[in-house]
Amino acid sequence: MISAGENFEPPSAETWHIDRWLDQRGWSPFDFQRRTWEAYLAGRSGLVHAATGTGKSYSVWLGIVEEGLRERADRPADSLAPGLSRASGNGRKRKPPEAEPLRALWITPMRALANDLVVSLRRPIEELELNWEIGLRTGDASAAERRRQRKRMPTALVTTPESLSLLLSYPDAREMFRDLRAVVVDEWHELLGTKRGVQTELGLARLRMWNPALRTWGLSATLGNLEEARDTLLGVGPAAAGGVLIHGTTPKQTEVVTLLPETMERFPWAGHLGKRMLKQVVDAVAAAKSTLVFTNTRSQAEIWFREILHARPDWAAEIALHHGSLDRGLREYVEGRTRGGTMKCVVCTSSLDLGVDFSPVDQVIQIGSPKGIARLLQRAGRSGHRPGAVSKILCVPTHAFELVEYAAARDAAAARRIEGRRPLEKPLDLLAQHVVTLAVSDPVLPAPLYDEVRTTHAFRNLTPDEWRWTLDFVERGGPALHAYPQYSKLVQVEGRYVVRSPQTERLHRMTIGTITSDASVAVQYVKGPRLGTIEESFIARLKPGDRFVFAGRTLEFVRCRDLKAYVRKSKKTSGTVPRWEGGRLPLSGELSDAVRAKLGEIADGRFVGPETEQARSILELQAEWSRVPHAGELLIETAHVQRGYQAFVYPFEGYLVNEGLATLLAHRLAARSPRSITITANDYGFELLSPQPFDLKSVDWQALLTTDNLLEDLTACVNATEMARRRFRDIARVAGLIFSGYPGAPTAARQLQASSGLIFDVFREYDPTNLLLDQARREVLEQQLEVTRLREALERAKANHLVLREVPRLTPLAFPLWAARIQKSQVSSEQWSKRVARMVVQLEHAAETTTKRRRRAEAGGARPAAIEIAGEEIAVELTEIPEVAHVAT
DNA sequence: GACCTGCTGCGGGATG
Repeated sequence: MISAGENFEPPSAETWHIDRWLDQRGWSPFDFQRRTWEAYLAGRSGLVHAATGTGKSYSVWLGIVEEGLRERADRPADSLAPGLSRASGNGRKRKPPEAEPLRALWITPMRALANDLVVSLRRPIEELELNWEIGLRTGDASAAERRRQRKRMPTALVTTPESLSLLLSYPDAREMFRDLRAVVVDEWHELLGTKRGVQTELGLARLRMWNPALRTWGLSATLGNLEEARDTLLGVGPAAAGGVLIHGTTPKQTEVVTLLPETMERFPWAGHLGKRMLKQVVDAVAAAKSTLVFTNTRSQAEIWFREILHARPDWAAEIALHHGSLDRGLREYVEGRTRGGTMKCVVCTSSLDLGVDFSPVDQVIQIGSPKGIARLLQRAGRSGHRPGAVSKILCVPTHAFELVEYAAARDAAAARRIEGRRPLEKPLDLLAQHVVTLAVSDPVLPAPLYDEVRTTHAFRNLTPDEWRWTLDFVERGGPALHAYPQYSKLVQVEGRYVVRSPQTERLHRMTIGTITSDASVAVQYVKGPRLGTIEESFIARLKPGDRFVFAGRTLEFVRCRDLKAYVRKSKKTSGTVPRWEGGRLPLSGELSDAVRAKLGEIADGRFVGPETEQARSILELQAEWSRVPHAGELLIETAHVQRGYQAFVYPFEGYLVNEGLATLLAHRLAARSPRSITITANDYGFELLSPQPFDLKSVDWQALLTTDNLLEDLTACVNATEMARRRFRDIARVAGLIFSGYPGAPTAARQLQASSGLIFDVFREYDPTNLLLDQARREVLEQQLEVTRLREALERAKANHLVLREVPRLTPLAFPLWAARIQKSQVSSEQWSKRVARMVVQLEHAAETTTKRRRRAEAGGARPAAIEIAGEEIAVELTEIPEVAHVAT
């Protein structure tokens, strides 16, 4: 419904051209579509929220078209293009009327969506014979298209946030957008909470300054904070007044079904691959006409693709793989065939969460943790992708506790507890970029621009000091870098900022945007096409002749040259699967809440639904050996093992917050008495491991979990680690401090890292008040440590009843943490030499015991797994529980 | 008994 207090006069009946057109086609629009175009015609801005596949785009578009129709109706039938006088037509052949000027701008987060939109927006235009042109402007646009657009813009332009910024950097930008009346931001929920979203906000602020009556419309999927989403999009200027929120009529029906393991006897307690479920998944794929199999990581997608193909070689021609590291050509081929309905099965990552319209898909499978409610619903929505149809998702657990997660996720989805996305505040790196972008187009007067950027939600609280700092930064690179001309982008001429040189201008256009990516190496056949990209660190470990699995094929590594890894096809089918160091998506706050609630139910003896019933044996084991935490309880398990003392804490707060809590506790413990603590975290909890006993009673834990001095302590943690330095690399790129190379010839990643590290150090030493350093720390706190959620977790811990259990062996909840300790990070206040000395002793001890163990293993024991310590592959025998892994050389 | 972890997205001149 339209939010309270929004009353406007509907337009008069006789001008409803669109209605008549729709009637002729027998298409009756949804109520929300009609309300949207009414609001549009009444001059409003707003946000439309509806399920995918219900025609959100049309809801605004029809309003825009209707407006065009009315204008045409108001004009004399033979109206001429502006500038063409009637008299000039005497005796001479009359020119056809010019197309309308640029009226509508359509911003989408993805090129693929942009391409689709152009096609779908054209339909009513052609049928109504409007003299409108629909254009496309993304990085894919040809040179000819760009030239044509510079001469004259189409009536509606579909573009991306980055391309909008680029358009704003051209000298004739103002002219281009002079007649703009509407901006539509598609999939706004995808942009919100990212720097791309802020880039969009800044672009909109500029467009509104030129056209104060500009209407802004956002289109969004379900989101926990729709009002905030609307307000962020509309900004805080006069344009924001009277913004409406329009909801789609019926919420999408979604069914969450779990594929239960046939037996729980040997079902894993930890892990994430879920290969044990292969047979059941293959059966499910066989039973449906077409299936999307979603995985959580790229390597997992590669593995599942290989396994399914192994199981069903007859599917070779109709099963495909899709993830972000595959070459675009391969991906587009897969997308095209999926859309055409000739694919039996596509194994993919989030790369297919969004984008191409896949109405032919009739089954969606999710392998592993759903991580969030919105994400689960989004993926489910790829099936039943029609208005009114039920979406169904088949969930495949990869370890026992995921059964609890699915049950919890279903509860939360039924209660419509959907995650929100918090808008970003004041990313100054992006502001610096934007100021240069505008100055490249036209000399900038500081005072009006300050007012302009403060109409955005992101910079509404920008202080005069911060603004001055930003200008100084783009003018001289700040106090530390003023001696180096490459950091000076703008110069002042008569109070206006202008770009320093044509070269600066060219380089700046190449750095527009906020997406930064890690160094990767292209994978390419010796003779043949590119397959995609792999991380340098993986390639560096390969020797010529080594086999690895990528893009669903087994490849043999030939050589590496110019950041390209050349490969040839291998006849063998086995090989290692690359790992990519991507982002870690933690369990969302909403799903965490739901999991805690579910465990509370179980602790009360209620096993509701098939999943918890299935997981009953392991949950009862947890209860017997330790405890299943009730609602309002925080469980802490302690143990004494050969290598030291362990404490397992289970806040169920998602990986990032759990890791933050672990870091904080380790820091506070180390402040009490110097010691070295190894921390390990997962989505459920964390482990602290120390060579000395913790000896903590309930009150001591309470004291450790206090919110007092939280920011000071966390900041100390951030400073003690590499976190801020790593974060700074991306900031430096966005702010234009680092040039990442000309197209086609990327600067080697290591150089990029070195120079951003160098700048980081220079700032710290000579310009410690540099606001970008501050931003790096803030981003670590807000995005990496999720400080808001972390504080809430501590507050909950304070209110909770702490349950301490001394456990004799690893419990089902502790086991995954123990297994994950491979990825460990250390916080230490102890002297480095002491730590090394102790490590040596431990290694010697471990090496000694392992020889014996290995012999036993060879006589029929478990196969050793491999881990990497300090760049060396070391075999680890994992048969002994509860003691930690023993290192073998 | 348990173990190969970690997403996505964009963009980058100018003539005859």
